[in-house]
Amino acid sequence: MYRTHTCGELRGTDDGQAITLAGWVARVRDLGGVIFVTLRDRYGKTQLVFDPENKELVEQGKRLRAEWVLQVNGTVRKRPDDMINTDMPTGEIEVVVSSIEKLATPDTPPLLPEDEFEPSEEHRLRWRFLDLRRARMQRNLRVRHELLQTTRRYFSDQQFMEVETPFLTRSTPEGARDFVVPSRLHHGDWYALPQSPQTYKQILMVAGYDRYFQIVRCFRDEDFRANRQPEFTQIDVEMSFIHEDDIMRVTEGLMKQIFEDVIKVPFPETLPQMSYAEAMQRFGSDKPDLRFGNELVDLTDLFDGHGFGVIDNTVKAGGKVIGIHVPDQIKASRKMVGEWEAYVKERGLGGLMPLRKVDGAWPGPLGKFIPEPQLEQAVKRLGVNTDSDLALVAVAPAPRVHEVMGMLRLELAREFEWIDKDRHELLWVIKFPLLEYNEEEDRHVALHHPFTAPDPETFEQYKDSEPTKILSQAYDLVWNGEEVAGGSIRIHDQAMQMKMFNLLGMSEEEAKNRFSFLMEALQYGAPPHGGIAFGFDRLVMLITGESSIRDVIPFPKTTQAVALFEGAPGVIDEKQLRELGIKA
RNA sequence: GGGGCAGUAGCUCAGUUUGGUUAGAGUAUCGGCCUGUCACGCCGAGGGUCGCGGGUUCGAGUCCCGUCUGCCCCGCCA
Repeated sequence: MYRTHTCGELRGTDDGQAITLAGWVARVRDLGGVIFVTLRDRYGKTQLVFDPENKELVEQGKRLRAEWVLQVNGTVRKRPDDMINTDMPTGEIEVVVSSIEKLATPDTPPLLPEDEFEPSEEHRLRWRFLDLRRARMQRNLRVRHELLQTTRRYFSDQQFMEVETPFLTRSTPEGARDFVVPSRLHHGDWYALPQSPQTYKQILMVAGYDRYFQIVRCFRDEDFRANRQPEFTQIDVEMSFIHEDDIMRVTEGLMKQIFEDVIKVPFPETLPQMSYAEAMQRFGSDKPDLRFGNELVDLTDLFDGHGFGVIDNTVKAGGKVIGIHVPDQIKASRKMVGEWEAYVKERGLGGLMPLRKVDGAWPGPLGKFIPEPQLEQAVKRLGVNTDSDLALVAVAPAPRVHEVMGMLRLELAREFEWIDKDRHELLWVIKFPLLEYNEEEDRHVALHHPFTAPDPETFEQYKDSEPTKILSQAYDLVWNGEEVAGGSIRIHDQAMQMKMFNLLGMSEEEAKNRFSFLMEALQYGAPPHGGIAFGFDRLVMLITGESSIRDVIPFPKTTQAVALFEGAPGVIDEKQLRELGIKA
């Protein structure tokens, strides 16, 4: 037996026990006579003491270095009362060393897990196995593990079956760019890695597995961000014979488990719901952060038609005037306002106007053109206290003006710390549009995905006139301004699915060709069904309070999709290329 | 595809605004002292392709051009 205990479990009640520990040297404190060594494994840290009387052992202790791997025999000793370290779970005791075995004596490591400095991200990824020794990463992966277990237990208890779907599949049009894998047996043909198991789970519904879930890797070859990786994990869920509220109830049940078991915070009985249109109007986002107010306020009716050229012209072309309340910043400098203006300009707005009352007057262009009664009404609507507060106003085409002012709202919240980090605000966003117009491709594309069921009423009303006004039976779960899950009721009728493909500009032949397997399945007894998928990494990120999903993924890629530790992507042999028919 | 920030000792960072002596600090490493520390302390030493390439200049870590890498944002991501 290598060890009798871990480095995290010995307590005062173990006083006097002969034990064996194994682990990494965290720190050595050599006081000349007595030597203290902190030994670490993933369960915790334990202090070792080298008795100054034992000269030979002390000589060994002096030579120990950080991150050496040791097996230690010794005796547990309760520390004197004034030596107890209350910051350590094992702080009541120490282990008096009788002998040590060096299991590994590495060179000075390029990254010290106990270091007080945060190494650069690049360095951490290059030396990931050392980075993963750090307490923060060990905690993050532990939370990830707990969430995996909670999820499996929850769905299994609710009669869901976990079913695995293929990674080597076929490329489908629509959506993100696929990662592809060349076929050796069929030169010129390619597999694609799934962007999600979407079609498979629908086919499982047709096959009668009416409650399915899977914790599954998904692959998308797009540009990456702090919370986007080329491969990521989803909790994928699908159910038959259900309506939207059935899925929502199951989803809320999982969130309740997570809150109670993992975060240890009570979960609300029911979650609020907000339409997409309302979310865009009030927050300029389909994932509003409800932890603070400062909502967008429409001032179009007050400011239009007073001879202010930019406003009048933009409104005539369908634009809106949107204001946001910035408390206690009436004295915001020209420089600060300039930075906020630059922020919105970078995102496509023409400018940003401060609205404030100084010494009874209204400086700036708004004061020049807009009559006082309208200005007074505007500040009242915004909730501005004219003695102390400021508002920022933009006029631009909708919905861009809402989106950008929504981004500004979040930026201001960061700058002025409007967000209470202990608050948790969850809500459902519902009634999404089914389609949006894509200028680049000059056609309509699905906002969610092409299998999302339309809302029957708006579908009939607008399918031939204004398809972007059709609503869908889709829903997103938003937590503190992050989309953590999204799903929809699916189309289960083949004819309806074909209509949908037509709206997306696909011919019947094309649709049958590209989605033959799904179209076929829908023909042979598809039950009404729908589902949802959680962004698992993002969920872990929110639970751990990290700001990047890289910190909750053991071996992530950089923003250039490079694995710095393993060195991927990399070249492959000529021989492999020839076998795959990529090179003659 | 576009924009921003960063790259200086093994690591974390000053120094770049205004070009000018031998490029500094903390930590790690090595040596010495130290019997109750827990980020132990004290003394000393070694350690540099200032990311890379080119240019301007009497002189470049510092200015200019290009390039690579990492991070952040916009677009993109059904």
